[in-house]
Amino acid sequence: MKATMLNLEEFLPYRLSVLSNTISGTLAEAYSSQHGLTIPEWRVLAILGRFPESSAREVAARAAMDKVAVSRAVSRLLDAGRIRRHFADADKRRSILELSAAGWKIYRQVTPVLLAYEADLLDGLSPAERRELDRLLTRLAERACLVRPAAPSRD
Amino acid sequence: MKATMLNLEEFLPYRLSVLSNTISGTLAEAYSSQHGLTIPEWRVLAILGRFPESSAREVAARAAMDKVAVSRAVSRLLDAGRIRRHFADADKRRSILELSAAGWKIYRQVTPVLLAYEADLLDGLSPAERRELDRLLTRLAERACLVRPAAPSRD
DNA sequence: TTGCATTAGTTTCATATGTAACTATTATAG
DNA sequence: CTATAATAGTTACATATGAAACTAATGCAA
Repeated sequence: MKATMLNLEEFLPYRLSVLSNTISGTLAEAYSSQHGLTIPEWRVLAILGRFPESSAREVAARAAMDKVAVSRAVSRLLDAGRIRRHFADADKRRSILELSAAGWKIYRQVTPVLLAYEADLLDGLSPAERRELDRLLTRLAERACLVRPAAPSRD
Repeated sequence: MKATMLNLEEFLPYRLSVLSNTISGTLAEAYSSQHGLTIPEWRVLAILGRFPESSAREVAARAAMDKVAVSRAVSRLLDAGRIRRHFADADKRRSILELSAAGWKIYRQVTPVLLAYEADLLDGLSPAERRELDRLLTRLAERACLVRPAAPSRD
């Protein structure tokens, strides 16, 4: 029996991975080389810019990050004075995080660069194509969360 | 002046990253938990299944992997007896890699699971939508390789 | 030849990451 | 009230990763 061939270059998960890594790598320059932020640090910062006063748990949920990654990013951002933290009176476990002045400054510098890059990427697509892309990605994301892989074949 | 807001949940690079990570994580179960392969190891194996006799450099190019990652994956696959290696007579630097019987067995077990998962993902799309997705990803990938980010604004 | 640049691949080192165990606090069953 | 479970967050450990230095082999100019 002939083995099923896998053409990586046509394989959707692989294409998505390469595309995503290329884009993320390019974007990382905007905050990594310019401000010395890691990707998790930038994500926490971005979430706090959009949703101030979030707890670490909320940041993790919104950024699709692991709570450990958030914890580490938060502690580095605190050390660097880019965010502030206090704890909720009603529940002393719950942290309340927000950007400091320095954090907001980075946020204001980085955000437009990222949005401009996204705009450049989408520049090659017509408005209809952009809507279609949005739709297709949404559909794939829904299915990706539902679909489980089959058990491996017992050869 | 109002700060530009970044909505992560609508931001294309972020959506691609989450989607790709979700899919890759799900797929990884097929080779990670079942066969103890890391993602780089699986990628090397997949490339060698498709393009036997590749050198490490060729694997790296085809899999969009770093040569260090390939080197490490190769040495683990060798240790586990999943690939074989010899060196070219004409150029003793150049490695020539191929799957062993054990490697082929894993390849034959894993590949159908991955393809079935991809088919499940695409199952929600009509043939026309699949073609459109293919087109859009190709266009984005082209642009992603060309577009460079702008210099950060000097606030 | 010989010397220098290039290439393929490996190793080292510092850092990043994931899993699981841990602490502290709050919620809840009895 | 306890005692137990659950939750927010941190820490420790083992492993993974990336950048740069390194080794070995080849190409190439003079």
